[in-house]
Amino acid sequence: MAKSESNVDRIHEKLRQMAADFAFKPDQRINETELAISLDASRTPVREALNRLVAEGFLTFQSGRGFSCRPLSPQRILDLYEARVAIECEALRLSCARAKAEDIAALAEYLDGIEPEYAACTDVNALLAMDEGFHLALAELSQNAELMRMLKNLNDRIRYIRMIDLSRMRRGENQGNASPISAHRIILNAVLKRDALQADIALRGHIERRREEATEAVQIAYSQLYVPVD
Amino acid sequence: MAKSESNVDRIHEKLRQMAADFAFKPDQRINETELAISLDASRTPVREALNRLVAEGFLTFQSGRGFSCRPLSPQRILDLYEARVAIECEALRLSCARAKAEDIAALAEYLDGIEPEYAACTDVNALLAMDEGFHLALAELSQNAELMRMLKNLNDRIRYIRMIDLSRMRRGENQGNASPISAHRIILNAVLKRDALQADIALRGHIERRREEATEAVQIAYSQLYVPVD
DNA sequence: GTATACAAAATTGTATACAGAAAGATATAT
DNA sequence: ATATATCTTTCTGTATACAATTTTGTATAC
Repeated sequence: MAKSESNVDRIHEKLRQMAADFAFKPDQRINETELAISLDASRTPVREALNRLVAEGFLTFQSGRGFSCRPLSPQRILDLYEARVAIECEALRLSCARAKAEDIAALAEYLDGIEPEYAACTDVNALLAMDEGFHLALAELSQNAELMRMLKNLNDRIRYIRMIDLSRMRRGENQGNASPISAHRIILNAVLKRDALQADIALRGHIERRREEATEAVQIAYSQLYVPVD
Repeated sequence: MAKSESNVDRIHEKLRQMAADFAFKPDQRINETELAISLDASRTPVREALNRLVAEGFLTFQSGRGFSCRPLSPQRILDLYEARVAIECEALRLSCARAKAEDIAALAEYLDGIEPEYAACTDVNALLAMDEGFHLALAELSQNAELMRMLKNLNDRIRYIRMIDLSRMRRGENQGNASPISAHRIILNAVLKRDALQADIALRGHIERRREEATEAVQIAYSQLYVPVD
C-alpha cells in the first residue's frame, strides 16, 4: 500500500489551512498541548510542523513564549500583494517567451468552460478557488517551479483577505470594476499573441485593483476575527 | 541580560549556513543523531530546525527516510535566477517610485566608498558579501519587507553557485564582461533619475549575464563537491 | 487603588526511551 | 553466480518525562 505521506506532513497541511483561515487569532499564543490533543498526536510532531509554518511566514516564534500567529497589518498585506505582482508578472513575461502554444490554448479552453459557472457561482470559496486556479495555471505556463512555489505560499497568506474582497465584490459594494473573468480573458489573449508588454500591463492592473481594496479588507478582517462569540 | 535567542534559532542558523555551503552532499541522507552530537544538542531541536529548512527549500523530507539535501540541478538554478530577477526588478521599480532621495544618495556614497576595496579584494567570500550587500541594500529601497525576505532566501540558495561564478570571473576565465561594480553604478544612477525602465533593463541584464554562466557553474560545483577526500 | 513580592500553576524546551521501518548482512536454494 | 528469504543492525518517528521558564494568582505594604 502507498503510505508515503508522513504524519508531520499531514499535521503541517492541516495547520497551514488553519493559519490561512486565521483559526489562530493574530498575536495570540498557540498552546501546543491543546493543539496536539485536538490533532490526536503528541507535541513533538506538532512542534515540527509549527516550525515549518514559521519558515513559511505564517507564524512567529519567540524563545520561551512559543509560537503565535503573525499579526495582520495593512502594510504587510500591501507587501504581499506587491510580491504577488513581482512573481506573477515575471512568470507571465516568461510565459510569453516560452509557453507551449497548446498549453496556452488549453488554458483558454478551460477558461471558456468555467465562465458560466463562475458567473453563476454564489459560493465565495468556490469563486476564490477558481480565481486562484486561473492565476496558478497562468503562472505554470512559465515552467518555473520556484515561481510556482513562491506564488502558492503568497496565495495561502492572502487568501483570507481575498475572500473578504471577493465577497464584497459579489455583493456589489465596489461597483465600477470590470469583471475579473474578462480581465483574465484579456491577459490570456495577450499571452496568445506573445505580447509581453500588453500582458504585463493587464495583469498588473488586475492585481493592483484588488490591492487597492486590501487595506479596507484588513479592517473588515479584524472585525470578523474579533466578533464576540457570545 | 538579553537571552532572547533560542537554541532552535541558533541550530537553524548554523544548519542553514551548512546547507548553503553544501556541507550536506546533494541527495545524501542526513543522519540526525550524528548531527545532534556535533551540535551539542539532542535530536528534538535539531529536527525542528531541519523542518524549517525543508520549508525554506534547502532540504527535502520523506517519510521513513528522514531529511536529505536537495539535489543541485541546472534547471533548479536557472529557476532560482529567474525568481531573483522577478524579486529584484519589482523591488527596483518600486524603489524608483518611492525611495527616499537621501537613502538612494546614502547607497551611492556607500558604493563609492567600497569601490577601491572591491577592486583590490581577492577573497571570494568577501567579494560575494559585498555584491550581495549591494543587491540587498538596493532592494531595501523598495521598503517591502516581503520582497526582502524572499530575496534573502534566494541569496542563501544560490550563494554557492555565485561563489564559483565569481571566483571564475576573478581568475579572468570569462572575459568580455563589464565589471559588476560599474553595472551597479549604472543601475543606481537610473534610480537616482527615477528612470524605472532604464533601471529595469540594466538590472535584468546584470543578473541574466550571471545566469548564463550558472549552468557551467553547476557542473563545477558537482566536481568540487565530489572531490575525493584522500 | 496601585504596586511589589512571592507562591502556584501552566507552558515551553529538550533529553531520552522505545516501537517500528528501512537498510544492510548472511545464509540458502536454484 | 544470482536471486530470495531471513536475521541483524541502524535509523527514524513519536510519546513521555522532567527541568526551566513564563504566566497567573494572591497577599501584603504603601
